[in-house]
Amino acid sequence: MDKDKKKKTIYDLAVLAEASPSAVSSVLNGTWEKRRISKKLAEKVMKIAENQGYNLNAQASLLRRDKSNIVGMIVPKYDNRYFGEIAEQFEAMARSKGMFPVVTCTQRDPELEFEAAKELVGYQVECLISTGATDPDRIAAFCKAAGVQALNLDLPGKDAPSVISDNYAGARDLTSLILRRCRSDLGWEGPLRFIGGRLSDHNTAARLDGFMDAHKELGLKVPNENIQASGYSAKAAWDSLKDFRPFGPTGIFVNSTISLEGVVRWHSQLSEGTENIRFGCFDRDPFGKFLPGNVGMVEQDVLQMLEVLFELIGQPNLENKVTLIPCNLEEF
Amino acid sequence: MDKDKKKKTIYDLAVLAEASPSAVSSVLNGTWEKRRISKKLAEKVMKIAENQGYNLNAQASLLRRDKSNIVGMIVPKYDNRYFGEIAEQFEAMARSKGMFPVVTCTQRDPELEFEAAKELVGYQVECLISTGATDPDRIAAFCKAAGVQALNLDLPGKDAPSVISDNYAGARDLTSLILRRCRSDLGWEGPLRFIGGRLSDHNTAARLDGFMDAHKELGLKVPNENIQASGYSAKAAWDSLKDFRPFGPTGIFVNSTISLEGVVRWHSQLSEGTENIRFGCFDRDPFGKFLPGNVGMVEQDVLQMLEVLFELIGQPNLENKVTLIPCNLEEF
DNA sequence: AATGTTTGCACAATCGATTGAGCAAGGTGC
DNA sequence: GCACCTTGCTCAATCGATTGTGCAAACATT
Repeated sequence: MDKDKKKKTIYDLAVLAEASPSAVSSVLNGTWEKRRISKKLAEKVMKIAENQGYNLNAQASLLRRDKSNIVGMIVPKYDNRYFGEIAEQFEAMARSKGMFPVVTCTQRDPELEFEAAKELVGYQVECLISTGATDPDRIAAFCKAAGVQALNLDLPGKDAPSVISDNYAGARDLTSLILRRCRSDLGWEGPLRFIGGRLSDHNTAARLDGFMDAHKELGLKVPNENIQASGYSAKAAWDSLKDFRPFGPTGIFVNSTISLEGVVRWHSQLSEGTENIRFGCFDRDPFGKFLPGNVGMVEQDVLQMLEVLFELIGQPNLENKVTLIPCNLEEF
Repeated sequence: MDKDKKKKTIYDLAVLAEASPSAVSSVLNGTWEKRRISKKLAEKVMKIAENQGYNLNAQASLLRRDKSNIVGMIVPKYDNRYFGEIAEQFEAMARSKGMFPVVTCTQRDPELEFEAAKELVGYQVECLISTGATDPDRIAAFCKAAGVQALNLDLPGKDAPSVISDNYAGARDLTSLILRRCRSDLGWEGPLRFIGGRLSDHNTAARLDGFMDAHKELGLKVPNENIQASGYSAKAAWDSLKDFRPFGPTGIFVNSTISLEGVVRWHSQLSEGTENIRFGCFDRDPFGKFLPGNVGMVEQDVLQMLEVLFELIGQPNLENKVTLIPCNLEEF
């Protein structure tokens, strides 16, 4: 059975079944009724395949077929629940629709993003989803040249349809919540600080708009130095705050759970006044709720985003428009 | 250039370069010097390939070659930092070694684990790594029949080499720490409760051994009802505790960050006595440090595990032994 | 000039599965 | 008994790249 290490092929099975390779192939890929193979032979072949531990060579099969059913996705990181859930749900949904998902993690590195995209196209993906990509348009252009559908998730692009969260509204609502809680809990009116992210990034820019508008609604001005979108790491957030010793009450809008790690570190190291600080975070983490001072988190609706995304997969001639998915704000 | 949607092949390039497909192939895969193709032709072909946006068809290439350089990994979930880091680091290390990583997430579903493993073998992976798999031996047997190397990570198996954390020592040390802190912070001696995981799971069993031995060292008996390894979800942990209203001081050994979510929820909902509770968790989360009552977390040494793992990849005739990697205990 | 060597490439088989076309045997209708 | 259909398969081309073999031309050697 497994005497020799080589994989069984349909030719091996054909010999054993005393049938032709094409008959074996059609039995194994389920087209045997269409091809008028007798039930008797089909069962014989299937039994032999089972006994021999036959496994389809996907490379050979895909080479010949026109549809691959492979859907590719690139993701920046697995270091937060948001991208983790995206990857997990994407795989589950793809499988439930009979597709084969391939997800690869590109570390927020633009070159790696592009290289990985090329590799996935080489694997004949039918659709390539760029999640949170630095330069989605470069990937979209490459896909277009190769005749592969491109879609953007989380961060939008001009050259492919995009499905993203409504960052503006989510941030505006979160800002309003933090301001309200600052007033009710601390008797303090604002303005808040904005920590984390990068202004060149579409989502951070949209969130900052929401942040500013929520202040405007209350007639509040935000001084420039309150905006500290200095990057995506915990350390960057910590660096932004490390010399800040609040006189009295303070509120902070935290732009990601990674930034939150830095903020909480700063908060926990303050010698005094920690009870006079309120913050909220864009993106959710199950432990966030238990962090002292945290008044709420924005949960992006991953399921809904992916549902919309999967409706686009396989559709020809789509407009390159951006679909906004509302977020859920959880108050603590 | 990209007028028609079809992908360019080496045959298209051959026509444009007025050369043979085999010459084009060897230029593009770097064997042209070995095959005595002139530098002049090589440069011409490379330029044309660039202009035409040529991309290798991996299926065709792999079908013909003997080595695929693909390494596959199955992972249960992306909902915690541990598996997230494993996936991310695995991909990064594989790439740095010139391999192509394919990671797929199997939701702790034994059937899906096996199906995904078969699919990856169908994609001609050279090595398949089962991470935290429910039934690694079934996968190993399948791999063996197909002549594919199998390795286990995080959870051991009998039929393939395994690289796992030293769960026993990690748990023993964590238990000792919690007991020590219960004594110093609360003046209480134990015994602790053990929450989360499943006793049928090797790692939980090993951790429970460590937990028991740490108690034994101090001459402490642990009553059976203190062991509540009732599953891997936050809800299961919460269910274990929800009717528990501690009289006075209490300490808890939490068996995973997912279980910790449930424990913290219970803790935060107690009406009184929360300051008399200490706990520690096997596995690390960056927010764990800031949770009130948390005295320490065990960090599994993902980097070291993967380094050992990568040394095994490609080695023939390995013993099916288990390599234990020490954990790092962080005290808060 | 005859022979040997090197250079530079092309030819054709091959990997394993898929699929349109075709064909022999058996059955049906008149 | 002949024409026609159905059944149940087989044949052979094909997908795109790789690779062992072969061969003509250029060059070198004696």
